[in-house]
Amino acid sequence: MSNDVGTMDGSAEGIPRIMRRTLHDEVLERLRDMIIEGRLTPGQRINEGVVGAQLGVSRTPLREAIKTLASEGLVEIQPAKGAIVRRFSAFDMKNILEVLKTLEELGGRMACALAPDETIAEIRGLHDAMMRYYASRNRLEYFKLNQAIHSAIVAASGNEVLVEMHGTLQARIKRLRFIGNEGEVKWADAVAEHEQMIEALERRDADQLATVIRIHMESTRLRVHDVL
Amino acid sequence: MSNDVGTMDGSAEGIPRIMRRTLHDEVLERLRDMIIEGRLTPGQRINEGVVGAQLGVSRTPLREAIKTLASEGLVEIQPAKGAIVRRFSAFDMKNILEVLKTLEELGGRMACALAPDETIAEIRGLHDAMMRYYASRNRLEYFKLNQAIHSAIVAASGNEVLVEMHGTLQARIKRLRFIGNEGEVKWADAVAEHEQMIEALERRDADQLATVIRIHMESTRLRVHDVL
DNA sequence: ATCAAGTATTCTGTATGCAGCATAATTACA
DNA sequence: TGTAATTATGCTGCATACAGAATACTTGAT
Repeated sequence: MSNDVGTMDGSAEGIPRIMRRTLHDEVLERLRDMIIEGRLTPGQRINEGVVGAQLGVSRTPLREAIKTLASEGLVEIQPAKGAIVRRFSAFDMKNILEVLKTLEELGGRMACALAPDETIAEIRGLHDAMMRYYASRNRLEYFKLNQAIHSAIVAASGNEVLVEMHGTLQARIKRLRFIGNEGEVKWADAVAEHEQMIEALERRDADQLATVIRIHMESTRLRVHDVL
Repeated sequence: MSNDVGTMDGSAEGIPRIMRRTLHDEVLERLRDMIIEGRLTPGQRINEGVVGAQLGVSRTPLREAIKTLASEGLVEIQPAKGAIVRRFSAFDMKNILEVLKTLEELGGRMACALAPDETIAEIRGLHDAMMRYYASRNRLEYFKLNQAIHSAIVAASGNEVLVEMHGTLQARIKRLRFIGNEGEVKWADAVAEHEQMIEALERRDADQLATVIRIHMESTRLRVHDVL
């Protein structure tokens, strides 16, 4: 009565059933990637004909995906003119990071309070893997794990809504964050902060973790600031 | 360079230019209202043909609007089956209010710190108007102003991103909140809490405001809980 | 009478077509 | 030669058409 999804479908424990994927879902992911990878640059117009042809899809599912992207704040729709990839100002960045900071702080505190040891161990695993990529200066893989760790901490809170909100905001600044981490010194700083985060989490020291996250987000803002 | 919107358009100070409205925008609002007003109940399937006919619109803009609603979390899309109005469990409510609490707390603190006196006065105006509706037991208008006050406080933070996130979450529980406020006692409690909020805001007592908001959100959770 | 299989119908997902707006191109004129 | 007006092109917004899936219905057998 509460939710009939998942009651009578044949999916056993943990085994995800074959997800029927629609075109607009597929397109949505591709577009997100294109924006994050910089193949669609801020301010650039998304020509439905062109992009549709590139992806081998008609305009209909493409338009639906664009609507979703607009709702996520990654693109801006100007009626009768088209959709353009959203450009974020320094002010926007500040606002986003302010909220992101608050959300991660909440996530971190909750994770300290009620995440199972196993989950924390997994996050430590991600961190160690990330450090190996740092040692070999593999920026792309480092970056991916970096994002994954932040997401994992928030996910460890057990609050799906928090995860969702955090995810959309993180997506907005993903690209800038990637660019912003260039430079050896900045990178080293970020790594040091991450080290502290993991340690606080393992000690389940919520206040300490929150503090480190605050610092980390603030320095992220500075790292990203000159990239605009 | 930051944002070219608003630089060369012919809109004078404060005078909003004629907004071209697209059908899917219009439909989007209407659907939101239908959900909040309970004309579309949780679990109910949205038949594109039927609803499209009701609104006098073809399926295309309707589908686009539904995609946006799904992104906002008000609707769930099951491929090849259709969209259903999302049903929130008590656990969902808890999660939503947890995040909402955090966001409003942040908004409140920022508002105390940097909202102009004038803005705070306007919020006081909303509050007083709300109290008049309470005195005359006009539940609908009371409710609208209640929501408006929460939004206004967050808006007074000056953080657009915060406003946006708050808005989407608020939309999810709008209906439940409306139903939950039935009963004289609960209502009186909510009013008392609001009174304290306004006073704290006027004193720019950020800590106090945050505390009251925490309490208010917690009692909101209780008020809403039995409605499921 | 109950259940299974097969058929029919309804609805979603996607493609295409058309009208209207926005912008680019072209021409006329100073 | 520069600018204004006009035409032309391109693209978006919306509607419709079609194919495939899901559900409802019917029929037959046990």
